[in-house]
Amino acid sequence: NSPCVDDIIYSCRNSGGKRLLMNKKPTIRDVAAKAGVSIATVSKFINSTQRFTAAVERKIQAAIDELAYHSNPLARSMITGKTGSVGVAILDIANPHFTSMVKGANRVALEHGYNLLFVDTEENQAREDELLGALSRRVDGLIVSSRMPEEQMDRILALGKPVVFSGRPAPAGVPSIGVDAYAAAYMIGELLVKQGHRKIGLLGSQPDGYPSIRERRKGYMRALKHHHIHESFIEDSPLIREAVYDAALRLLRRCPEITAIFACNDNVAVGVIHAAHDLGRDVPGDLSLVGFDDTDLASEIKPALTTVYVAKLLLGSTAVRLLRDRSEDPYRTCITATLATRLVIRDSVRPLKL
Amino acid sequence: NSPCVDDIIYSCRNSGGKRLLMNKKPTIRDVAAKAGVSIATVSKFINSTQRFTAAVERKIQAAIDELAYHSNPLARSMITGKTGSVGVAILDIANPHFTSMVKGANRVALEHGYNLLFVDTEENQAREDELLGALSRRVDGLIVSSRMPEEQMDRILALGKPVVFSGRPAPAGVPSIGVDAYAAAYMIGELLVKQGHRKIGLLGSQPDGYPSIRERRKGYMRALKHHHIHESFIEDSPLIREAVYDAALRLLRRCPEITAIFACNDNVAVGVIHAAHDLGRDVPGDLSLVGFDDTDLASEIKPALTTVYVAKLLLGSTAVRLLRDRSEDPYRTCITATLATRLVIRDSVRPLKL
DNA sequence: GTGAAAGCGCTAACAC
DNA sequence: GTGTTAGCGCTTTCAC
Repeated sequence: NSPCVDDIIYSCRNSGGKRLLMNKKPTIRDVAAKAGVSIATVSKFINSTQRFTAAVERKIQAAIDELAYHSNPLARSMITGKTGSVGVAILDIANPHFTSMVKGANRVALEHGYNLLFVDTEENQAREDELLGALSRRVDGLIVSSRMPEEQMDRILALGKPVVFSGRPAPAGVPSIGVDAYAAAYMIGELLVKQGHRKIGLLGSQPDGYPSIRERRKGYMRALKHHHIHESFIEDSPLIREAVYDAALRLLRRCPEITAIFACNDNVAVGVIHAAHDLGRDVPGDLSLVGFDDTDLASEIKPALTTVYVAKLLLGSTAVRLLRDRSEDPYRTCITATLATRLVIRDSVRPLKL
Repeated sequence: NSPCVDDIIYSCRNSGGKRLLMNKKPTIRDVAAKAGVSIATVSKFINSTQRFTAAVERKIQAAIDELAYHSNPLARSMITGKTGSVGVAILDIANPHFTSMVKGANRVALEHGYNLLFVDTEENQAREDELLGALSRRVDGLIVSSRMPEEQMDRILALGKPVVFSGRPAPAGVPSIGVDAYAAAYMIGELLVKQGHRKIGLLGSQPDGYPSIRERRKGYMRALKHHHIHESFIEDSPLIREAVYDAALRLLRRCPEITAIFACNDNVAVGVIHAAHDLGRDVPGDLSLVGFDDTDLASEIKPALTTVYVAKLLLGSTAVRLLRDRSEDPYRTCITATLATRLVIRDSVRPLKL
């Protein structure tokens, strides 16, 4: 998997390295000296905390331009305690769920004059600690998606920054955002039952995994129970491509009688499609299938997937708003935002023919 | 498109806000006082720049633990000039190309004890300037993907940090990484010609867009020219879903005689599949199709896409390596790393039947 | 209006 | 081994 060096062609080119002799960056002192004023004056001018006579302002501006001066945000932050950035910790930057969320967050961050800094924790607990530590001191607030157990969430709170948790219940007093996965999964269970399915498989439920996945399982089970269906066909699986395919194969072999499957996300559903195909079963002909997330794949693949749409942009933008509200008034009533979802009906579910 | 507020259920919960009364964070002085030593001693202990008698070390450690002291990286950075982070500016975090690259970068950054901070510039020039400015002062080096015109790249260099450019030629003396898109596109042109195609469409070429897209066009055109094919059927298009579909429709209507299309990336190719389908043309039956990038979609969609694989992880990891090399020795010969590519033959290309 | 002075939390010489 | 001292680049009272 790790590619060999031959894959890279290195071409060198010698480079009059002069442009590297970076003369030390100008400081506020240099500007003050050049403009013939005090550093305090320059400071106030830069931060527009005070106006000065036109002549003075002109001189300062000229000095700034001439020296191409940019104030050092580190020094400023050290004093003011504000950084103008918010940090976002995500579990996996390659997951479209998170990238969409980031898009939404970016947008309102921009509106509020914040910049977003991300770290990708890669679902690695140790790495997460370290990255969060590094990040937390460089930002005014944190938005974190984490799988860490509840007990350890205190460590994040101990960082001393306002935090919004994403995609999971937060400890009391801490704002969070999430999706109403329970309700969505309930809808799915109901949909399948209404279509006449009785023997329904659940794939990738991962009881010890993401809280959101657990909710999906719960909501789904609840729907079945409401309709007096007590037989369940469950196959757990890590949410990785190959694993999912294998699990689908296992489920389909073990319980050939099932007529429908609820895959706990779209990627899992794709694995089911492949496994079903390889087993000679037709989706949706003799196997109905529902996913979750409504990724790009869901609409492109054949058959187009019936799935659950989640307003991921909204997830991100709401997180930033919550954070800002919290920063402005730490004693504000704490909010948990739960996003509604929508069933997206496509081609992968068919009524069970008797 | 912008979702209405009803989509969110806000639930409040009052929260004994006590845990918010964050007592000021302890400083190195507090630790020194509590341990009964000087701050210099504490500093050296923390940074492991010097050993002390066991007794002293124990006292310091105890004080640190007791106060839950964490050193302030801002203050440290201000003095040392090092931050321990590298910044990555990407054009679009939702683009799998970039997220894969980030994965690769993250991995070697970890090895070298760096943390990665990302910003998503969203292809917005003004935003890019601002974000890069904010980021540059918080990191030791920058990896930037940018579409900014060559003249403006000096602004990035002026930030005074080591930079490696990604996905585009860099100014002399600045390292960069990229893909040999020219060669890959040449291979594609050749493949199509060898399969007997003579009237080939090129879609989404965007002459003023990404350098990489330009290279694809050039390499492709070159291959055709080598084979004495001078007729070209080109349709430009922004690389956005809807636009791509429309452009594909236009191309197919304007030049119904074409028997193959080189779509300048996989997403464009998906648009072509849809447009072709809606026009009653079968891929690959009477229209061959090639994409570029080998995204997930390429292997999942029907027909599976013949495309070009790019070692994106390698792109990221190489970028970090280049940056580290450069930081260690700014006068080192500058390197341009060009990644090789591979054709991935799937089902979307068929020899032209005469 | 403008500037002098006192730090923010920390590191790095250099003494002892 | 340990402490003293002088800042890093900037903001912020508080005088003038």
